[in-house]
Amino acid sequence: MMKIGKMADYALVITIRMAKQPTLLKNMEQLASATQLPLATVRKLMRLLLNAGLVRSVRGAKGGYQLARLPEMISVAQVVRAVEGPMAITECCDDLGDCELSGDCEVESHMPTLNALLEQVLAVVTLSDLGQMSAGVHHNVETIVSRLALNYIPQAVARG
Amino acid sequence: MMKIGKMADYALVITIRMAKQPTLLKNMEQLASATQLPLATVRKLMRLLLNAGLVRSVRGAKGGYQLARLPEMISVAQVVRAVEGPMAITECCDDLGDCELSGDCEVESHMPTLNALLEQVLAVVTLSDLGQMSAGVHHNVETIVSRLALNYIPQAVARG
DNA sequence: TAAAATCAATACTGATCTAGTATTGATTTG
DNA sequence: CAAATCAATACTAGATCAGTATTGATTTTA
Repeated sequence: MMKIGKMADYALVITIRMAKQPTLLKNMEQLASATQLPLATVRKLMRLLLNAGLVRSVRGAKGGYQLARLPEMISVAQVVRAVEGPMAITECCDDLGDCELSGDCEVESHMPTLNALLEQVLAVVTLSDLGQMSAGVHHNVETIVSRLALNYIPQAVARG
Repeated sequence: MMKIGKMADYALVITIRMAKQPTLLKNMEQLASATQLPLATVRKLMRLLLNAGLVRSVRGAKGGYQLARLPEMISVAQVVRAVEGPMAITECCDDLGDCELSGDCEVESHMPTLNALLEQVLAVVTLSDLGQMSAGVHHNVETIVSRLALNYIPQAVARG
């Protein structure tokens, strides 16, 4: 349940790869072979990442791509949003909001809240987090939860 | 980004509706008209919810459906899982795991962690939460975050 | 016991979405 | 000017998904 599209997944693979050597300029072929993704797919994704301002490009011979910020300053939410647009777990969270039930629907007001919650979670996980997570899953989740807590229940964490 | 399928959305609409009168037995036609959903769709969903043990059914005339537990004891994660199967934000989180990159992939070990995190979030939000959320989004998110914190950083919350 | 009401299960279809591809154009370097 | 590289658009085939139709099983009630 609740999938992220393959393209967004690939975008994470690419950006995490770039995060390993943030200063290096890599062209599309290098990125494609490093990630085992089709060149055409990489092309499409780099444009989206560029438009979102997450990577910088240098044109011409010897050109290539680079992360626009440090990996710690790029969230999973930003990468996924760059590829898939604004987060909307259901139609009624979408700006277009062409759900016929509108007005009559009883969850109308609730889903956006759930949406905001999930978005917050993805917003506090960065590329460098993803690059490091591996061993104790529980420990990692704990780290992220404390960040959320810092944002939402400061008094509790300040004492902890 | 990150959508929940319409069917899962509908399942939430239905169960939240049922949660309003947990003791009442409702037949499919009543559920369909109450939620404005097509009868055939409701049929399909009720079977899934039944198989998952989230609702109880009474056959024959005067039969119908009822939540199997109190709304506070049914999480959003359970409802969505009943309709869409195990949560897997990307293919590599799936049990089938037929991602060709396996072994070579650098995010392989990270995505399941992210997956687990999001699953935890949906697991602490219940039907009665959704039924009440509405006004201050920030306040609601705060409530959920404290529950997460309770599970993962007990010492911080115990003092808060 | 027969008929009506209701849930149970399966199979089918049409539309939408999405991944993936091909092609052509623009910019920079040397 | 030629080679390398990024930029942008348009197209296609396949998969997924919502939605529908149909037939069968079970219980009540008159």
